[in-house]
Amino acid sequence: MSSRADSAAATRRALLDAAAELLDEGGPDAVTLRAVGARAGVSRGAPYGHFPDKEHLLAAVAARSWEAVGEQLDALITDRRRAPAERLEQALSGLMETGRRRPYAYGLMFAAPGADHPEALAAVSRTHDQFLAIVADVIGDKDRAGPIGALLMTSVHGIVAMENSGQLTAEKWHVTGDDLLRMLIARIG
Amino acid sequence: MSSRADSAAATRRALLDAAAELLDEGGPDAVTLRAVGARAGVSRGAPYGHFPDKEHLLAAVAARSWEAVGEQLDALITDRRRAPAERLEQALSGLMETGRRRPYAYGLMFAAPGADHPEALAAVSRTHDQFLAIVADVIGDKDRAGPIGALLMTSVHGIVAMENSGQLTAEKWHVTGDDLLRMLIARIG
DNA sequence: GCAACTCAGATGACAATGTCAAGTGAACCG
DNA sequence: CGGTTCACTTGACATTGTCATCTGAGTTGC
Repeated sequence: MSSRADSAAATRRALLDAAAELLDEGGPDAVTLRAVGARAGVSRGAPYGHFPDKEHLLAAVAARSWEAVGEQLDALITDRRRAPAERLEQALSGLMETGRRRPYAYGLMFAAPGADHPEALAAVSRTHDQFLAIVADVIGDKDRAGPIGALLMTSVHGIVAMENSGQLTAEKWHVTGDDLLRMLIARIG
Repeated sequence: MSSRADSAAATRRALLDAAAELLDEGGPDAVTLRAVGARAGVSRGAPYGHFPDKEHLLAAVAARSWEAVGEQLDALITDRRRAPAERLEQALSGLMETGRRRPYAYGLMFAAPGADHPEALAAVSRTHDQFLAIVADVIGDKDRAGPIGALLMTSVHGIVAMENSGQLTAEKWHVTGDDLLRMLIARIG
């Protein structure tokens, strides 16, 4: 049952869970190695048995968040009941919802993953590929999927980012993030 | 000459300059109150005579950066030689260039300025208004300036943000940030 | 022109944090 | 069962933000 390897794997998972929870609850400043260890039921130095440093722990959290988005996209891709255009719309609004529900984790996902975080880079790349597949399914032209997908992804990210930073207020711009997403799809999708 | 008030104002300016330089050169981690003080020629505790805490110092740097962008926009607005559409294009590409030249300061500008940073909030609001004026000058319809402006601003921000985080690569998306800006203007401007 | 005052800045100190070296005890292996 | 490995703990240290206290030069009133 409690083999040493299993226990270590459970600890690693608990550390990632604890870090993600602390991030969601209190923002980046709340993610302290001591707090992470405490919530995971281990000591402050335990993370160093699983990650080289704090940055790598956070990169793993970011990778996990990307993979969660990737699973959402997978569910959309394999759901053949929906029309391609509807899948694309759901993919975009799903990303927006993630950004709203977990703003700090979202910020971490779109932070720069250094070259020494191959795990995070791979997770980002995989999910981007899934998104590109959804885009390509909507527009027949394969060559245009990349640029169109990039325009959609960057624009939606900009909407979410400015929403989360409080710089996209209805008073100033007379529009909501959801309105912008609709405008975007109408003009580009 | 060296009255006490002038000296204090010079110190405050030197602190802001030092913080901005350190940010540009070494990223957020390099902006240490001790380093800021050293570069400004004062001691580590000197910033507390001008700012309540480090966060307010950074907010002041962000406000300054927004004001620099605002001056660019002002120059565009008062330059009556250019057509309105060209002014809008220059405004957007100017923002992109700022994001590329000073990625860390750009990130700070689009970070969340808490409600206890009225100086930064005002600077953001002023510059956004200037941008909206440029947009309104292009499209006659006054009611649509807000939404269209928001779509342009958020989208360009998303492009710059993903460029700076290394997630907008030509290999993956077969497009560059400049291409995306052109696509955006063609479809929305 | 001088004494009292004000205030920008310097300095000492402290708590929190990331990080590492050394230690420990239980799982593992022969 | 005895030695070994390894995940984890603990003690320690450098760095950093922050504050209380101190100091000296600029300022003010006479």
